[in-house]
Amino acid sequence: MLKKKITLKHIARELEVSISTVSKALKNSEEISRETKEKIQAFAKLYNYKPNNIAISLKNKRTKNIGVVIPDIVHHFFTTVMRGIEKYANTKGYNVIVCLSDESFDKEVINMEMLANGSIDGFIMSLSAETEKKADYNHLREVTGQGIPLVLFDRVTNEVDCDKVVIDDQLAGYLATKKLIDEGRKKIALLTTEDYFSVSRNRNEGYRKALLDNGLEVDKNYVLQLPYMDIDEKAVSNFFDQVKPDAVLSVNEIFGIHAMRVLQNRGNKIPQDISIIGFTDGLLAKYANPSLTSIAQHGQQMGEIAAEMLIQKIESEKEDETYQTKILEPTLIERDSTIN
Amino acid sequence: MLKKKITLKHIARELEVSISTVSKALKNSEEISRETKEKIQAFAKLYNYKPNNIAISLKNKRTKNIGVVIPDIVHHFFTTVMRGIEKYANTKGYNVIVCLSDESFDKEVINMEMLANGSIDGFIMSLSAETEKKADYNHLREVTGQGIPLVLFDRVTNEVDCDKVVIDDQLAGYLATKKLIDEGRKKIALLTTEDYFSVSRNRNEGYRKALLDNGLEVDKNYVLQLPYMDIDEKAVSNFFDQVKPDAVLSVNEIFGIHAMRVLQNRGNKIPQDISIIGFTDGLLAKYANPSLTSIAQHGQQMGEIAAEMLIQKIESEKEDETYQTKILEPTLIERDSTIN
DNA sequence: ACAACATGCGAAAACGATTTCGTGTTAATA
DNA sequence: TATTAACACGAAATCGTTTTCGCATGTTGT
Repeated sequence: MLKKKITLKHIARELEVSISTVSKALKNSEEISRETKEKIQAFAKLYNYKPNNIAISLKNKRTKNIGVVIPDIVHHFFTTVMRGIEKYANTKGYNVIVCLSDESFDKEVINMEMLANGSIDGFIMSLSAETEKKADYNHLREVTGQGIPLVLFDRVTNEVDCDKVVIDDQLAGYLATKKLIDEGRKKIALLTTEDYFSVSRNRNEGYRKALLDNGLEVDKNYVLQLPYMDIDEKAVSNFFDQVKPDAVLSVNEIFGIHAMRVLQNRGNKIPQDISIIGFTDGLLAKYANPSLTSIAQHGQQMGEIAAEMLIQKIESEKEDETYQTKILEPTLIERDSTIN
Repeated sequence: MLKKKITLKHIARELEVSISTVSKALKNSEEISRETKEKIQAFAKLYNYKPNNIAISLKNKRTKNIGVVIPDIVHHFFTTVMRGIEKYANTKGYNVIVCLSDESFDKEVINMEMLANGSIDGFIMSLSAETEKKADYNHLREVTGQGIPLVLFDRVTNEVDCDKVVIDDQLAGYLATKKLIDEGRKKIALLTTEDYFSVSRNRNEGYRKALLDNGLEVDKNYVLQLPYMDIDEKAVSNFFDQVKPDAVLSVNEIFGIHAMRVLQNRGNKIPQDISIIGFTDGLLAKYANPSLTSIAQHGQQMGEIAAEMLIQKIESEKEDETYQTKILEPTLIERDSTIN
């Protein structure tokens, strides 16, 4: 019952013509006579001939694949970006190869090297935590140096020349903080990650700026740095033993949810006593109780734009040595953890 | 500054040897003299030679890519499966191409046809809603008929001969229901999807069975069918106007969370008045308030097993016409929406 | 009737690698 | 000295396409 794939050679042999003739006939070339074309096309349809992608890739030096390297996939923001990438890529006939760096520098390097040997036409990626920490970007330069287009999103670096898509994280931090200030909050705590994340740094900066612009002082005691991905309930608890903010800004969703839980357990009413704003507008924020006011990062749109920039670079013949950075506007989604 | 990829031909020309010699030298063939090998290897290292994956794929008729076709990626369960697949695949040197069917039959078909033309060595997939509804599996048979290995997970069908990985959904439904019964609950409501989802059917069946086994009657009025992906707050609300259960079993996470919200808003205490159990142990369940007792589906493990089964089929030389279905044991994660 | 041209098709190179087989040189053996 | 074996390497086929070029035919024009 095994119907193995048929090739041009098979058709040629069967119909007693040359491979070239078959190839041309299937492309409806003017060079081939009407009847020969009809005969060949009928035969091809009958046996469900489909050209072999690999052979075409080798010939064209184009795979129609794009490589996506992200730190994690079980993460709402990255999955929305993935969806955006896949969606756009699909409309352009590209397939998406995903590799997970798992926040590891080495895996990131290995995955990129693997894919760079002809498997893909371009990369879309977001830096792993370790890479941001080490600030070692030679593997990216390696790839761009070979003429492979690269688009960075979200976790980017300006030490590599390539296209980028980000949201304006500083503005986002600013907006969120401003919202809290406008509510009348005076003592706004910041829950953030360690410093080497570019996005956190920018969000923190927006927070600082908003405070200063509005005559509030920046008190280091009101800033809690937590290790990424390692939500330490105790640290959060200790923090709220020591400071009594009337609002909390969290640079991600999960810290915000945690803070809310801790504060609620201590008898604080959200948002009456304390307002909370988080980042990454995911399911948690939407379904928390109360629902969490958040900064939306527009992941899907970011993915679509990244894919669009990449595919355009891939398909533009000329070696375009100019790179652009698209900056998306963050949006504040007001819910029930702040006062309207 | 463009360092284009170097090929065997380049090395051969440069060192004035034949391509065959270069190829053999780089594989450390005994056939080539020590000094020639050293010269070639040194040169290759210097210019960072890496073989072209596409060329090797064409030659070997092996791409070392596996195609994953899933309905959605912004969905906790599927992302955990993806992670499992990627993890295992990576250890075996395979890359993962993801395609999203978006719950659409047509997209599923198109994506599979695309990939089946040489781009991948095998498929891992979960059926789209539309495919389950239409019960049309010819595209799957098409693929298996060409000798391409296929592993179905979670949303499977027994109308296609291939390997499968599922959790025992009926047992899961049974376990969850039993837990509620053991708590002393008598009127257990079931929130489920439309009938064509194989997983929902099985879970419902487990629910029925548990009730009957324990001398409780199955009352259709206590079963609410909601359209998938379209959480109709009003329907849920109406439902609880009409029946007053003392426990709720939901076949997914989101319906469970919704039910909890609706019930809480009506002044019901969870779990004192009403216990709730959901499926798909995701973030929502973990961070809900109270946290939601759930059936864990072990997505990552499912992905790893699927990948393992697939790669084994791919790499086993002999055409193995026997297929197996691995059934994972569901686990009840007890949290605060039920009574311990 | 002969050049000029159009028509329809095939041979062969190319993409980048692997692998089988053959061959020329040297060294060892009878 | 003649035969053989070991050694080191190259030619060529192959994977499945695409594409350029060349070559027979047959047709047209003068």
